[in-house]
Amino acid sequence: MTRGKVQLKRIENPAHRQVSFCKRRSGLLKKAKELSVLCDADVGIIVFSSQGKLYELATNGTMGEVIDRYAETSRGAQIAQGVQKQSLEAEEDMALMKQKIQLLQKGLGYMFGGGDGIMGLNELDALEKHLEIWMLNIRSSKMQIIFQEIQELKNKEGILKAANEILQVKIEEQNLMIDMSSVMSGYPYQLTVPSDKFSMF
Amino acid sequence: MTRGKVQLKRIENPAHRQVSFCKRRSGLLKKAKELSVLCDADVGIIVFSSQGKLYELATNGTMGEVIDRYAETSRGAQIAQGVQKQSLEAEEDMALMKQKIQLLQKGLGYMFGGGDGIMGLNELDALEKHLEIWMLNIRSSKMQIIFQEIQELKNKEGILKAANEILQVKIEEQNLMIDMSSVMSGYPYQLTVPSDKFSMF
DNA sequence: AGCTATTTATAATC
DNA sequence: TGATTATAAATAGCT
Repeated sequence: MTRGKVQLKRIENPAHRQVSFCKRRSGLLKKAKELSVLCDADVGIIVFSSQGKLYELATNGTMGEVIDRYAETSRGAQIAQGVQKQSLEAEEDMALMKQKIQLLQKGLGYMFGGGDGIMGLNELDALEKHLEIWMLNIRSSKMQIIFQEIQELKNKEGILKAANEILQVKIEEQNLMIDMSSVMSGYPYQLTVPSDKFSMF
Repeated sequence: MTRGKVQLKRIENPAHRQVSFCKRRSGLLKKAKELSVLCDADVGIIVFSSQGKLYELATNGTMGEVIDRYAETSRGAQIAQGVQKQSLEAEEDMALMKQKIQLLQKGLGYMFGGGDGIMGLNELDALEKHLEIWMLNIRSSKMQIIFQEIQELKNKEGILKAANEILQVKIEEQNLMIDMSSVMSGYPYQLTVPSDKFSMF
């Protein structure tokens, strides 16, 4: 645009690129504001730098409102792309995240296994905590199963203890009757708990 | 901007405004494309004319992708919001995991920031194993406790089942004796299992 | 829609 | 960083 026509290709020199990004970004946002005011339009701009930093502009209201309006207007039928996200995009996201996780795992392995240890203590600490949480999440299903098993066993134990109490009571009753030398046939109570109640394995 | 400075206020003449909107809109989108190409940025633009007509540009991928990324990067969970309320938990979990990943990535980036960051496959493989071992060590104690508890419960269950069997045998013996009308005092066997053997809780 | 006279935007340079 | 400047681009007012 000045001092030499500009080539429509990525600026290779990172410093130059950064400077241009700064200038052009502010120019773009300025133009957007002008468009909005002069022509009574509603503009939303989202910019991600090559480093992933976010810059945004919503000339009227918030970006959220712009996005909502966009979602309505654009694909009124395809309501809520967000809702679709649960099915399709969510899976893609999960796959991507898993890939990222794998990469991180490898990187961390490198870090802890023999890295040069450039990281500060605090950073390592934070990383370790997050990794721990992540691991917890990963094996939550296993833990759930284990705890379920424990609960089951506890329940079985309760049943057995109750059965034992009943049996002991019955025996005491019988002992008492035996001591009293009163012999009875056709004893009215069932003395044993049905064995099928204990077939747990 | 030309043939007279422009006033930064709404153009009242509707025809003029419409023309300016057209020109400036295309200019804005052009600038956005240039910014994207020259500076390796990712730009999304949404424009609503005063009549409500939608114009959009996504320099990389689709507008939906830009919006999703925006939602993730900014506190976007809030923004994707209006469109969807269900599966909020899952989304939050995803967001949290992504945050964690970002942190880990940041840490790794810091760590490898100076170097070339290229790890050989064999290297990565070996180091991944180190990480795995590390993780196993971290949670071994918890697992040990859990399995201990399970084993204990199983042992208790075995004891109780055995006690039950004994008790039932004794009762049958007693019933048999009762039926035979042979009354005996000073019964030779202890019929009940000491109750302290079952005080497990 | 084209066409210019200008204003703006901005790459290179300091 | 920030300011300057020489130029390329954008565009308001006309046709």
